[in-house]
Amino acid sequence: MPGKASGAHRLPILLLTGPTGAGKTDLAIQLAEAAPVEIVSVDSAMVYRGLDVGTAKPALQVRARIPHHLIDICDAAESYSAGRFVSDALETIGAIHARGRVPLLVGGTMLYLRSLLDGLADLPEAHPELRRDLDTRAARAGWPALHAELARLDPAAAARIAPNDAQRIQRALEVWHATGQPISELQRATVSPLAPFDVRYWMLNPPDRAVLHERLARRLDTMMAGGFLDEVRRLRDRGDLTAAHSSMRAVGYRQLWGHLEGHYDLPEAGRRALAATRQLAKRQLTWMRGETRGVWLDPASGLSWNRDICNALTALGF
RNA sequence: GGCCAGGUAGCUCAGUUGGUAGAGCAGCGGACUGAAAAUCCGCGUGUCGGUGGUUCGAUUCCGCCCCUGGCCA
Repeated sequence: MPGKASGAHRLPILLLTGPTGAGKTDLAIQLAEAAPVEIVSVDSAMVYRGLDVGTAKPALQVRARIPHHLIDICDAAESYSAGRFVSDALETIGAIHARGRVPLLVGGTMLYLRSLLDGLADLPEAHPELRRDLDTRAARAGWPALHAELARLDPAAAARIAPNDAQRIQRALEVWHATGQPISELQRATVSPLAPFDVRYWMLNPPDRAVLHERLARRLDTMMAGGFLDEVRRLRDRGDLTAAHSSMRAVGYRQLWGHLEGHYDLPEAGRRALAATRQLAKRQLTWMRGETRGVWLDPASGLSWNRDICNALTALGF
């Protein structure tokens, strides 16, 4: 890490990302034991209360000792979003700095991280009624028909969205109907909300994909032994959640939910959950490969990483 | 030991009336602006179990052998 010369006048922010199962949480906790940092979770599933085992959420005892933010901040029936994350994260970062400490952002939800790093355009939030109408129409006519409609209203957006990409077609039409403006116009250049800070960014990943896959398999076994199925059953027994809720579409939850619905047996659910986890890791890595600001970090060098950061923070006066 | 059914991609299987083969899943690559652990796009060479034979040519037909499952001893 560079010394005070380059960044002394700007407050530091540490970013640690990596594919699921790479060991981000453990590494962050180790650092937090030794340095004046507070952890800010960058995770679209850990925000939900009641999703514990399947999200590999840090234990309550750990969280009692080391401050963690943006975990358990909403109900599983709610739908969190990238927009809420950016404002929540900026507010949290400000509060940590005000305490004279350093924010350590940890997590693998790459859209959230990217939104924070590059900024989010000023777009309207989700509009449940519009989405319901669009879903109804899509069920009748099919998404390609709505894509064709989008091509008339906002050709630029339609050109960038595949005819079967339900989620993006819906969003583009939603924005059109909510604002009367094409999303392609509104998604103009944005300013990085992190520009005022001295951002240090690492991407944790074992160099060998097979090593990661092995870790994911063992981690799922641990989750299953740790009551993952009971956790999903408990959420399902609430009665107000469905397979369509964002929280229940998370990796593992979706597959165990399908088993509880009787669609397949438990071993099959496990196989599907593991495959979905690997696919998630792969998608996260696609984001990271395109990221020029981050530095790759091998889990094997976690110890020296930890020491380097402690030294650097001391040099900065923390 | 005998009879029957199988042995084709990492897995489950289809197929070739003889001209060296293709689906689903997995895997791999990519996209990504308020659901993102989401959503979507692209990628299919594998001694067609082994070995002899017939044939211009065998994964396909025939013989023998090996393996798996079932039935009979």
